[in-house]
Amino acid sequence: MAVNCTDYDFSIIEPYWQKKWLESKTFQTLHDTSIPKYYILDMFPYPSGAGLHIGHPEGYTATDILARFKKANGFNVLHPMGWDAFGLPAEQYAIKTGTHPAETTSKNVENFRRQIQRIGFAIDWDREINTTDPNYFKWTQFIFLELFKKGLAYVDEKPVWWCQNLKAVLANEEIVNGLSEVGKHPVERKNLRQVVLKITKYADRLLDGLKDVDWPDSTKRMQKAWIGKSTGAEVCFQLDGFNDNLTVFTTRPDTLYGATYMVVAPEHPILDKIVTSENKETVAAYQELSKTKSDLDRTELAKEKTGVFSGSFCINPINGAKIPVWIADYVLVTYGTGAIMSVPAHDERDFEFAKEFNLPIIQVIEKNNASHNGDGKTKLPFCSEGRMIHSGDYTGLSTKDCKSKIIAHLERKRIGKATVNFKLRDWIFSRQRYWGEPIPLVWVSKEDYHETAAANSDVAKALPLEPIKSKEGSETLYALPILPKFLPLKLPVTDSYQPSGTGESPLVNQSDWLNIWFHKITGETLPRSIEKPNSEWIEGVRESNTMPQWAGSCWYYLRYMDPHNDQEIVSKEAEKYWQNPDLYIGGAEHAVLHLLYARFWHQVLFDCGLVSTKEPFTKLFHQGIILGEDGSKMSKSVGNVVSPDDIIDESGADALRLYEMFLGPLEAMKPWNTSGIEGISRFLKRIWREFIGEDGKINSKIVPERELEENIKILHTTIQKVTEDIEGIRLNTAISQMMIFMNHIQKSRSISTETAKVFLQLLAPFAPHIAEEIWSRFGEKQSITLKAWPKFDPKILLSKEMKIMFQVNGKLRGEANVSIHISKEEVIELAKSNIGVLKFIEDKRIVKEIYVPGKIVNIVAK
RNA sequence: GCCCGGGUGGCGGAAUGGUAGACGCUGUGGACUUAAAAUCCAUUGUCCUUAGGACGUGAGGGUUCGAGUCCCUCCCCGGGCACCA
Repeated sequence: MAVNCTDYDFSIIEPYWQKKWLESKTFQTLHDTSIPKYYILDMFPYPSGAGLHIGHPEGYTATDILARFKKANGFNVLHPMGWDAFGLPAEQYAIKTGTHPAETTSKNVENFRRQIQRIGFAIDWDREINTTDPNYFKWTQFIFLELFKKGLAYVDEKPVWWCQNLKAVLANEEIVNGLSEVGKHPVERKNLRQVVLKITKYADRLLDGLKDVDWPDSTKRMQKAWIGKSTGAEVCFQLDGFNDNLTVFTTRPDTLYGATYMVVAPEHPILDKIVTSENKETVAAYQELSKTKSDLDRTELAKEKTGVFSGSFCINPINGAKIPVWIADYVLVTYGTGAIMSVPAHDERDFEFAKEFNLPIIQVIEKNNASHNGDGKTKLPFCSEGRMIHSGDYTGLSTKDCKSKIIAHLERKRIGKATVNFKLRDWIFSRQRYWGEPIPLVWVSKEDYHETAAANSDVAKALPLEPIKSKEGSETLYALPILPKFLPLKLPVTDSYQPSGTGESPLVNQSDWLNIWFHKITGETLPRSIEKPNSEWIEGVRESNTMPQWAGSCWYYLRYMDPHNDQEIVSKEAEKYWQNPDLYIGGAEHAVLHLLYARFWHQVLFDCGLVSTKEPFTKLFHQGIILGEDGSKMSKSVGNVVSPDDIIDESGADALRLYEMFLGPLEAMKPWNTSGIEGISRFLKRIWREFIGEDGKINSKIVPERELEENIKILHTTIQKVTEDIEGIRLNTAISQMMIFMNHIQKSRSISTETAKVFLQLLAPFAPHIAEEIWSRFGEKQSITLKAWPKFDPKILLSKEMKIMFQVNGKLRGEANVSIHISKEEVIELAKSNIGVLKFIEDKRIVKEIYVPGKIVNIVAK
């Protein structure tokens, strides 16, 4: 049944069909695994209080078009939606107003769902997920326990942003221009206790896996750079007068003869030992200085090299040279060994430093084609490949050969070895926040831990090989897991979300929740406020940190496959059938973190046997940002934000969908233009008028007769173009083609019912409401989305004639319609007799005649 | 600084090395109307007075019968990285 308006009244048509689809579960994903599957996923949104932004429906519309298209092509489509709902804003709002974040979150989710449903997406809402739902985060916690068991979690002091005035740890986004966003207070890097995940253990696999995924090159490159693998060697330098070595990492062991001094990071532990007494003061002052340097200082003042001398020396293992050990903050303690051998002749930074402090520079490489006649001198620093000089036995070798020979030599002498280093750091997984998944760990004493671990129990089986320890003041505590069967571990209900003031989570103040009795065999827990039942219960303190927002989004694509399963994260059957998303669309801003973390978890889950695929996202596409009408980024403060609700009120959801796709290529960054939507509205109204008469019934122009030949041809061209453009995600040009079709059909005196209905099918993924409405007025009882996608007939697309352009010297001078069977000689003769062409070849000698079949004739004349 | 992506009418954009500017917006003229809206028709890169022609895809070179498209140099815009040895 259709609605009964005679005009194109989207305000009646659209809600009607949205309700109908929802009620008849039109877009319910089937459980039939005999049908080929298509899983298409959007990066799920954070349901902010501001509501949907015009950028959200861009990606969602694109996936919706693909989803509807695939459904029409016989696939069992999974196109879900959910909420990444833990996170800072709800917590900040709670601190200000006392409203529980869960309340804020559910209100925002309601609003987001309402707004998304107004756009008419083909989403199976029975599969909606929410990361803050205990039935969801139970499994987030479960996965954490798998990481724990595999020894991939540990506790360590890690630098985080700390604000002394707010007495709180801040996230990057809470810091604006080096000051806290709230109150504009100074912030500093401070080492605080953190739960960390060993993503670095997967560095090589995360790198290798990129070979197998169909992702934008730029994103692969970014991940590659982030992982930052570099191969080189570790070399031991004997410290002169000490029994210790200073080990450095270098990618250029070939330049060993050119090492003229050493540099260690200010935080390097060896300094306590090797700084000579007369240098102690200066070194200490320098260490203090670099501590207070924020990242901002480090980058902005970057090029100015600073450093101090330690007073000690190293022996270069290759030539016995005695070289000084310096301290400088251009060497990072977190990378490699925190120390380098400095080769100023062949490294830009070392060169600058050597210039600054007048240290010797020894050239050991020259350009391959360097002339020995004086003027072909190699300009220093010279950082590329070449031929070795001043390098003892290695002189004359290529840098490449020299590299492997020196490494072999060092390995033989046991003073060095080939190694690999990564830029990737372990992942700080804890947040000192309330509104996140509690980390399901309990901290107990060493004695209790060992007793627990020694038993033959479920708890003991869930432990890692090496205990996870945490230093708490003078005491070292050991981590026990909350067993999966006791999950979810929910947040305690409270009305205080204020930071603890100590840099710990607000949860440290929830003593009832925090302090527990832990049963060392069964893993059960009881609040410590009750009396200890018996000796099998041990004293425990819950981990008070919560998980970062990334946690919930690391595996949500798996949950959609089987969202109500309370036994497993996803059933084996569902996982085997759905595998992973066939297409994943989301912003390029997640190119590194989300996509890297999710890949890491997926690889761990693969190792656990919980998923069968090696990579979570085989095909990835980034939609571009939609800018404000002024060409700048949409923001509240600029006041150029466009709300989808307003557009739908004025022009309808179909117009919004079409216009967002018509704006330009999906991947491009493009400005919004409110007047541009007029063209789309006209297009929709024109469709309505062509298809629906003034009485609201199918237009009398549409007749159940054989189609006119010229209409058949444009129809098949359109089927082909739209089909291929959807497959290639070129949705803007697909819409152009549909407009061309309508412009043509409008001039035709009649249209066959068949043509009209096929066009509606092509339109349906883009503008589903109007298509469904007109479809039903044709008397169709079933949804248009259930109708098989039309096929084009290549035979119809073949013409008897073709248009050939005539050029003289590459310039267009004429054209002609010719038979497709015309010979080269005939067409060239035709060209030469063309009036336009004739004028330009008359007094000239023809040098060359080119015919590109079906396209062009070019006469070259002098 | 390094690594990417991009630069086409007044605007958004379209063009497997072969008709540059599809499609849409805007503007202009016209039809319908008492009038307006809506709709429809024509026109809309620049220059030359027109027929017709010249020029034209950030700038300059090059390859080619032919370049928006390929190569080199440079300029501008956007994104990423930021002393990673």
